[in-house]
Amino acid sequence: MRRLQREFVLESLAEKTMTDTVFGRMEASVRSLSCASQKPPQGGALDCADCDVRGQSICQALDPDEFEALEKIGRTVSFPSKATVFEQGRDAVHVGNLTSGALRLSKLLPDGRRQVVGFAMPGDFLGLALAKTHMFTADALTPAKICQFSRVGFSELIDEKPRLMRALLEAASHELTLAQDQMVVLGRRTAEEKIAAFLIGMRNRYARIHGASVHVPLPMTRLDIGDYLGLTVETVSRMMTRMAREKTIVIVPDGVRLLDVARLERLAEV
Amino acid sequence: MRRLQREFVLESLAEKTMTDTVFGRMEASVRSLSCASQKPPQGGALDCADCDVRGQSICQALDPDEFEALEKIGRTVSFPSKATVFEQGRDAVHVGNLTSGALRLSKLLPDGRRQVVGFAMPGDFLGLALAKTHMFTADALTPAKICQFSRVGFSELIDEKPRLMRALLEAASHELTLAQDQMVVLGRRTAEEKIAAFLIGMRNRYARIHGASVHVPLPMTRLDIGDYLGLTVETVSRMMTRMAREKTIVIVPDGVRLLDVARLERLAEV
DNA sequence: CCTTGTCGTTGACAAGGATCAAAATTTTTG
DNA sequence: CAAAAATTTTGATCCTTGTCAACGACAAGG
Repeated sequence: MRRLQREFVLESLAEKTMTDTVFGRMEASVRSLSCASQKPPQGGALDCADCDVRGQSICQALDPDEFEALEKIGRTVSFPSKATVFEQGRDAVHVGNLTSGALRLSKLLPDGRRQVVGFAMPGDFLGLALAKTHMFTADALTPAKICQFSRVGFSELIDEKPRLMRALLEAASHELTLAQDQMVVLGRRTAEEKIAAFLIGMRNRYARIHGASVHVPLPMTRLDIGDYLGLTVETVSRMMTRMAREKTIVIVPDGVRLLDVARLERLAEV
Repeated sequence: MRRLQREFVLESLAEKTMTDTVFGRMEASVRSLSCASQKPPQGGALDCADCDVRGQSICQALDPDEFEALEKIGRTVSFPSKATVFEQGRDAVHVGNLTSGALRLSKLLPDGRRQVVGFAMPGDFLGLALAKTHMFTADALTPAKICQFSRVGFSELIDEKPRLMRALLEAASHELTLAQDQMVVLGRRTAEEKIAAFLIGMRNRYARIHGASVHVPLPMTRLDIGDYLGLTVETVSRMMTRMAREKTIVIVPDGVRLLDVARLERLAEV
């Protein structure tokens, strides 16, 4: 059982306590992030007309009236790669929609072990539970844009806009189903099957956004994949190398190319 | 990797295909169940006045008007122990509220491996996703009573009763949070920690119903616990025996008694 | 350009939990 | 109440995956 040094974890937490998270408090975060990264987060009024994920997000189900109400309370925010969008245990000031980029959603155990509970992709809603505190940490894997709303404002809005609430319920249901599928992967699958399920899952998610392709970009590291699948980096690396040797995939700079999709699907089979 | 014999699985599926599931079709199920068990399922009009779980279920959030509408479309159904309430892949005809007893919710892989995704307790809502087909199988661990509604009827009702939809959204959010916690358990915890987390989790769930107690009934088998935690029966048995030997718990006929709650909570620590 | 840090890969070895086998115990059923 | 079936427990052994260590590739930054 590999665990991060307790010392490191405490240090890390202390550091985080001093710099407010970006999603939590705009003002503070602009400061804390702008010095640490190439691209400071920027806010701006919504321009839903040229939103890339209108078709995939909860917005798709809204009528013009509701859409306008939503547009009024929202603003777009950008985060550089590696920025923390919000943090487990903090007050949830905002909810929002990821419009571009990718996020890693993870839970940290007190001794440093980490479980990645998901990866957010464009169109995904952040803060579905509408909980007062964040149940996990969200970090940007790539530069990311979020269409952001005040949690309380949004929570009040859905009580007046049934279709919006319905869209949120559908989204939560969908997430719950995905979470249960992931339980099967974590509890009852071998390392090889886990990797196959992950790659097929990523391919399917990209398919909804860009259309089907054997090229699967992987913005996350091997460590992230391991923490998502309940494996170590080494096992992830070994399995992917083996799949490449067996001509099931090709490893390319930014991800993988799937050569034998049928074999992967058989391994990942529900 | 232990897998059930393919032969057995197919046989089992064939058998299931012939006898309709209880939740799916009342008429058929009364037949198929009454011959296999001591207590045939019975239907009846709702009497919410003496419902045991009014305080815990989604009903708690309703105003009188909504409550009446719900009472009108519902009926109670009883299932004997071991009965299948509904089955993965089948059409979801009903949704409902478990009012007494306990259910095992599980997903089956094609080769016979099984993952238990949860245990339903009194007050839990069944069919949160409102999906057209069931994503998992629900089996009664004890005689169970369900307050049942037509899925389509219920789905239409929530569009007219915002508070009911809100209650459902809260329930779905809560389930999603639990599912993510379980991902951490499955992905990043040792066998001993898994058992501790399970026992503390069960204690907490009973606490919401009956009040805090060190006596934790376990209506499920060791196999069920193993399939919930991603372990084998043998490991579950060994770990529980070890905990008993170390005076952390006492194994009693219908469950366990927690002796060293502090130690268990430390092991299960988030 | 060199240093530093991160990430991915590979090898040797260890261990936690799985598997196989069988006995003990409890529950169900005729 | 006895027989049969299911469940739980225990022991011996195996193997998949984790752990530890080291190296190479690459990017960021001084």
